[in-house]
Amino acid sequence: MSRTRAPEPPGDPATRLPIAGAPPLRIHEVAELVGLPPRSIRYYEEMGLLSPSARSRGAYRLFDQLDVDRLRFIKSLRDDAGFSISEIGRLLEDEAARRLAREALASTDDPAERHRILSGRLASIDDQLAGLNEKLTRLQEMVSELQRRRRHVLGHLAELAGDTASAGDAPAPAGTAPADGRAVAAGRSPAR
Amino acid sequence: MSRTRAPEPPGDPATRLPIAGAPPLRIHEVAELVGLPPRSIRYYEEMGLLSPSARSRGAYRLFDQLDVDRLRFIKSLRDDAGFSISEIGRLLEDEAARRLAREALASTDDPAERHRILSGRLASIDDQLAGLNEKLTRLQEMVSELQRRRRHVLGHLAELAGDTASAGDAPAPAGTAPADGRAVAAGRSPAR
DNA sequence: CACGACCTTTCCGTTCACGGAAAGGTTATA
DNA sequence: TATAACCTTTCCGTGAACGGAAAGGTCGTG
Repeated sequence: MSRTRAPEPPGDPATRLPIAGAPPLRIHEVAELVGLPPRSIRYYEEMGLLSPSARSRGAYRLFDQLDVDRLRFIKSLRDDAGFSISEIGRLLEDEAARRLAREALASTDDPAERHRILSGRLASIDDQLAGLNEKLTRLQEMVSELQRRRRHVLGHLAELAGDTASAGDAPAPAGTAPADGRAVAAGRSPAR
Repeated sequence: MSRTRAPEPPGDPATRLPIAGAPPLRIHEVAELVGLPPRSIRYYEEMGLLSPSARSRGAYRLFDQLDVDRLRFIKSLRDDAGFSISEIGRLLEDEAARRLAREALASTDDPAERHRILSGRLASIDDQLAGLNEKLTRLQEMVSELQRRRRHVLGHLAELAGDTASAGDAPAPAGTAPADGRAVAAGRSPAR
């Protein structure tokens, strides 16, 4: 086949894990690492979700661990929370504002100023919380409902299984069911 | 200006609330009711998310309470859970399958058949749960993180407020936190 | 019955979030 | 140095989820 670029210097089993030194990754490598197509990563950069990363002499994008983390975060927000790219952009902007506030806070002793900064932060956090909590509540309702149905179905199945008296089909409990609904059941579903 | 169609028969204050009789609504009315543009409603119908509703003699779409509920559900899935229209379509199809299964179940006594039906239901429910739980977990993590930050900021603010004496940096245990994280905080911050 | 407000379908346009090809440059390895 | 495998930007295409105009039909009210 084809090994992805440098197959590690043979004879140097010590320098392997991306430790503090942080060997910069190229776009295909991060792509595979976080599970995003390179195209999307470029697109996110274009949309301002990623800092211009670093560039090699030959203009190759180079990614470090923080970029990877950021990309994982972005992917999670997109896939799991269902945020649009622009929404994610706003969240990340706020994240940046947070850092700025942190610095600003560290650089002043004026109580009024400090209060202004902190109040801004609080308002922003409350904004985000309000939005997220709505989503969260809806999802929780849906999950609860589904769990209710699941228990219902399981109840019927159990009833069926324990019903070996009449027609002798002994259907065997398709179960190995993990118990109640907490672990929520997973498995199934081929892919995504 | 212009009242929306029939301004209610004046002299009939009894027949107002949409009771059991269910006066059918036109598309603009449901649209306003559920907060969706008429265009989207037509689109959802086109995509098969809505049963062809009912039609007036003049081919006007007529919606009843169930349609309204269904549309609210769709909107919630789209806005709150971030599902795509096709995903919502699948969820609703499953909802339909559920009804069918319910009927099928009621119409047979064959244990094998009943087991088959119930197993199918269980698998489908587990599928949906798996997807939802991923989203849910992510959202919960995000909310927790935000709540943590909120407490942090509140701690700083309290510290600032109680600091009317010296210019010292007295760290203060930031412990004025509103207990755990359950109440989540919602309405805007006081100072702004 | 005429009017205005609403409705219908059809079709073309738009934004988002990429996919993919083209034309060319860069990098590590043989 | 030559080659394969990556990379770059640019641009055009695409499916989803509608927006909006056009051309015409249908309500309820005056």
